Amino acid sequence: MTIDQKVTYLMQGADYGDETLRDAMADELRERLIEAEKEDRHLRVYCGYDPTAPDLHLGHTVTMRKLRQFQELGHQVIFVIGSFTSLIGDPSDKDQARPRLSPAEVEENARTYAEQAYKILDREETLIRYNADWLSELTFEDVIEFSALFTVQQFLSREKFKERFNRSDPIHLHEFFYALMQGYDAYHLDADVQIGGSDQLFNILTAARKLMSSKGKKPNIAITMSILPGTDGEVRMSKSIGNDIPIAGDPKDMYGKVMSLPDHVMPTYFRLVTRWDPDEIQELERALEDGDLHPKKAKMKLAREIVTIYHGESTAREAEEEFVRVFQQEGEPEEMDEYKLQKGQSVLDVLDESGLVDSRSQARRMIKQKAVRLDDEKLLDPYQDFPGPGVLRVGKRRFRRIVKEG
RNA sequence: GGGCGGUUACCGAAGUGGCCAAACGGGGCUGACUGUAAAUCAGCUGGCAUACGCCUUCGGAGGUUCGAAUCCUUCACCGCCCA
Repeated sequence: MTIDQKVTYLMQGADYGDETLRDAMADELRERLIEAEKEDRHLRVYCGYDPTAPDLHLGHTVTMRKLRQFQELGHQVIFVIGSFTSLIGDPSDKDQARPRLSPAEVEENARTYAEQAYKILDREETLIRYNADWLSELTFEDVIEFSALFTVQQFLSREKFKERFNRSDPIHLHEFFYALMQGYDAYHLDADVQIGGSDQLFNILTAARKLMSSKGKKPNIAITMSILPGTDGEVRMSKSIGNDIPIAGDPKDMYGKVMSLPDHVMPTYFRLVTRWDPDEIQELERALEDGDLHPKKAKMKLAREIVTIYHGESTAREAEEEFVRVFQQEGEPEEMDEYKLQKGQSVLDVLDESGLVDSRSQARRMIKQKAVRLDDEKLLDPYQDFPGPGVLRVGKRRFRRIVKEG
C-alpha cells in the first residue's frame, strides 16, 4: 500500500461532521505515518471502552474494526478499559447523566469485553490497559491543574450539555471530568492516534489534544467513527432501544437481523462493520447503483460477511441456507421444538400449551388474522379438535413440530 | 430548609368523576404485496371467556362516592424554582 492508500483505508468510515476537519485530520495522519516510518517506529493507537454492558453488539465493534486495520498495518494497538472512567459515565451521547457502575460490575463487564474484542483484534498484538491504573493515582492538585486548561463555556458549548443547560436539567460537576480523564489517558499513553465514535469528537479534539499539547506532547490524531444505526436504520444501535445486533448471539438470528436492515443503511454497514477495503466497497456500490447487483443479493453478502466474522464460515453458510429456506421459499427451519399432542385438545389449546403464543387471547387473534397453519393448511376455527401431527406455524417465524400423544 | 410540578400500558404521551382496557405516536405482531424479516398499504396490540360478559391495570397504601386514572389523605421516587 502507498501512503495515500493507507490514509484512505484508515479514514474509511470516519465522520467529523465537517470536511475541513476531516481533511486536516487526514493530513496530520499522513504526516504522522511518514514520520513514524522515518523514525522506524509504530504508531500508538488507542481506543477506550467503558464496560457499561456485558454484551457487545455490532455498534461496539466499529472502533475495534478500526483498531484492527491499524494492527494490520503493523501499528501498536492499545485497548483501554475504562475501569475508572466508567465509574463516572460518559455524558457525551446522553440527554441525562448516566448511572454510575460499581467496581464489581465494571470488572465483570471488562472481562467479557476483552474476550469478545478478540473476535476482531489480534490477541497477541493487543495491549490491554485499565485506566484506573493511572487515573486513580492523580492527586486533587493534578486535577486542578488540568481543569485550569479549560473553561466552563467550552463545555457548555457542547450540544448535549447546552441542551441540558437550556432545559435546566441537572448537569453534575463530575460529568465535566469525563473529557478530562479521557484526555489524560491519551497523554499518559503517548497516543499518536485516538479512535472513538463521532460523539467523542469533543473529548478527543478539545480535551485530549489540548491537554497533550499543553504538556508538551504532540496531540493525538482523532479518528472519530460514524455512528452505526440499529436494525431500524435510523437510531444509533443500542441494547436498551432494542435495535441491536449482538455479536455473541445466535448466528441465524444475526443473519436475519442483518437482512431486516433497511436498504439505505447498507453502505454504512459496508464501511463500518465488514472487513472489506475501500476498493471493494466502491465496486459493490457501483454495481448496486447500476443495477448489476440486486439489493437483496448485496444484503445477503453483507449478512454472510458479518456472521462469518463472529461465527466462522461454515456457520454463516448454514445461517444463510436456513434463511433462504424459511423466508425466501417459505419453508421450515431444520430444527424446531416438539410438542406432544394430548387427548381432546382444540387448536386453541395446542397453540397455548405448546408455547407458540403468549396467551389464549393472543392465540384467538392470530387465528382471526389467518396466521395459523398446520402443514400449509390454514386453521380458522379455534375450537375445532386439533387435526393431528404436523408442523404448526404461527406467522412466518414461529414453528412447532406437533407429534402424537404419548 | 421553603414553594411548585410530575409519576398512565413495551416506550413517549393524552386523559382532571361515569361513554376508559384508557386518544395519539413509536415499537412489536399479523395479513396483502414484494426483492428480504427492506419499502408501501391494511389490521391487531392486558387477561379469561365459542356470544352476553367478567377480571386485573393508570407510582404504593388508605379514604370519599352509586361510580375514581381522574377528588381527598398519606408514603415513595423524580424534576423545577427560591434559600
